[in-house]
Amino acid sequence: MPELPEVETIVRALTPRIRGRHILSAEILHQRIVRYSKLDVVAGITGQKVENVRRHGKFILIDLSQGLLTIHLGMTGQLLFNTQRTPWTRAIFNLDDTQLLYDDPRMFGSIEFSTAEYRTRSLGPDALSINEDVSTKLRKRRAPIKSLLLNQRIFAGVGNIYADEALFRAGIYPGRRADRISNARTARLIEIIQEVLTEAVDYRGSSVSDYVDTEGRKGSFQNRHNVYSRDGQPCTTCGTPIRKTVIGQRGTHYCPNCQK
DNA sequence: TGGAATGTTCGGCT
DNA sequence: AAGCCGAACATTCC
Repeated sequence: MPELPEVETIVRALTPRIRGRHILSAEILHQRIVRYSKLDVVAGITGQKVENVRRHGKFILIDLSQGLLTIHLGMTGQLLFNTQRTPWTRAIFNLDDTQLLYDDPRMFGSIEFSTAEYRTRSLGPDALSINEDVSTKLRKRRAPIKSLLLNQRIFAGVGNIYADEALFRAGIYPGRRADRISNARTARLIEIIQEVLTEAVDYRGSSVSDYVDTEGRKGSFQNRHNVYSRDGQPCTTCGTPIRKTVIGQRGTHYCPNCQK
């Protein structure tokens, strides 16, 4: 569910409500959610003060007075303030005056405590701060361009929705080998990716199935999608029906006329 | 009922 | 050795 724009929206909502507050207590309701944490999460964060909230790609980084809480929402993770516990609540954080719940039915998400930043070390630069270097890197690869946009080691933050939307705007067929796209077009794609992500942040992300922010509010960028989840519907540019196929094991939406 | 779902990681092959 | 691909993870929803 959450890609860069959705995670950014959550971080912006989270920051003013938890920065400067203390984590009085915490509870992990399902051990799977802390499977990557080398240190005990509850022991690590209890009593700590929240110094800052950041984001790298799709990871939420919460700096504590001592250590770091790293949260990834996976496919179905949600952080919610002051809501009722559900059967899918996996963690509870009690702060000075608020309660934050982590809900995640599918449990692809994760919560980790560490003394230093290590989880995001293998990620490439955040998608909102990329440049020509990334373009150069992409042009050496033979994989389909879409697969590379989803590869968080090259740059981090783009998921299935924004990969499809960016490739549509760039007029590039998602299955095209990266090394067969011209230098100019690859450079333009990098710019377009950042434009799409920035616009999506402005619209508070895309709520395709069940994405909501920390207050339960939906985003509205889904109303501006050109291709994602629009298979069979006319292309906004040429009217040709949008097609859906599978590329790199992921559902992929594109206009067969506009994207070559 | 089977298939697909907005993500990441791991193992195997080239 | 690096890159590419498919499988696996767990659950809900259509």
